[in-house]
Amino acid sequence: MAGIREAKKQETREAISAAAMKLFSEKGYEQTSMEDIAREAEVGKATIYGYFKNKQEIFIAFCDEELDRSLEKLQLDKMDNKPIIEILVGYFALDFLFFENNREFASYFLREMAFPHEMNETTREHDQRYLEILDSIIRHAQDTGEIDPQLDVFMTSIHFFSLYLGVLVGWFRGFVNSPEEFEQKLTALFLQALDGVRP
Amino acid sequence: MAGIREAKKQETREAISAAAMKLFSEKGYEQTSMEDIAREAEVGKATIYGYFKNKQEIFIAFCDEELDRSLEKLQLDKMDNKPIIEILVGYFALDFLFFENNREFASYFLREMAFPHEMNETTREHDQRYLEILDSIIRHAQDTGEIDPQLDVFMTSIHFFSLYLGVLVGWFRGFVNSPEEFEQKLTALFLQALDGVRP
DNA sequence: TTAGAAAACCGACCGCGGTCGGTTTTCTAT
DNA sequence: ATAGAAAACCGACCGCGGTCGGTTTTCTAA
Repeated sequence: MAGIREAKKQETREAISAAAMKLFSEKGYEQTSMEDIAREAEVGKATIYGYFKNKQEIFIAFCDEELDRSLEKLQLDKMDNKPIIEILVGYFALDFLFFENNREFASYFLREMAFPHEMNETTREHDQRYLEILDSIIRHAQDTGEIDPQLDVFMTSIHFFSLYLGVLVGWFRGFVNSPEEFEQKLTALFLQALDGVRP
Repeated sequence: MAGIREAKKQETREAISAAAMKLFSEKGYEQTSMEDIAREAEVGKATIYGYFKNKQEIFIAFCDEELDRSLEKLQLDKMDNKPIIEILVGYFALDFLFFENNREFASYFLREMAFPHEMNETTREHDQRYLEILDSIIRHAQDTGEIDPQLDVFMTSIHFFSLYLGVLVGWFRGFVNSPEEFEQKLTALFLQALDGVRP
């Protein structure tokens, strides 16, 4: 049982993926046609659809990988005894880095992730991954006494995540123009969230 | 100077708009083709592009109108001496109502508004309108002493707006399933924002 | 009233994403 | 070794959004 089939399958998938990324990076998402990808991958156009549901999914898969790679850097030094605000900002800054480096892609990716036409497994996994990490950060801060232990962890996660989302929206608007400004704005909002906005 | 031209122009625009809305409502956005719209409006397909830049814009125009109509209800009784949280929730609830009633449309609209591929005039106007109202609400709350007058008004507006956005995202996820739940979740987050999340 | 400019209009066409039906390659069981 | 089932593969094709070039309608000014 050599598994020629499995091997070729993997190879083809890899070829398609690689071709897509090469072309997306070179010419942008819109300017790359499925036929372009097929040609570059030396594969029939219809073959691609045996591996990916549609054009967008090829691209989402790429973003996912990149983000995973980005976020691997975190994890370990997370539970430092840094103040929560630094942990949170560091976390989101890492996420943001990818968007900053791939401006054109960011809007496609965020659109699909924030307002999916339908909830599929990929999106749900994404949610899960985000929320787990936020969850653990919030719990940790509750342990160290930085955040009220009475508060619902989920709602608090959502709170900080929403602020991140808001800054991203601002970034698209041009209200935020550099990683520094991003961190600064995010920090300001997080401080508001921590201390409240009452007098 | 009868202005036959102007009159016909207006008429045609109206016909296209009406046809589009009728069909969008009946068959959904994706299922309505430009040719369908042209036929319904008794107009050549290419004519549509003299009035709207593309399919999406026809639809955005419709959403804008609807939202305007929705928000007109507000304005007047805004400066009541209700607590700020009620004013804010009331404001966003009105906005949300449209999305709730037009679930399929909401994702298209929000995608374009939150993460536009390019900033055009329409989007900027939209931003403006939102921010002006929020701005005035926040200022009012600063006057009544509900919100710290030291705080930057813009950043505080963004804060509340972000939380609204977060709940909308949750709605798409199925974490929020009714107007009641929407108001409840939004209120919870706003309370966190007002009081802070520290112990 | 009329020439000709400008605006509005339109059907034929293009390129793209995605599918269909059929062919080739690999696996499996005898 | 081989039949035939299953999986992988593919070019031709479809429907759609959007554009092009040319035609018709309206306006303007002499």
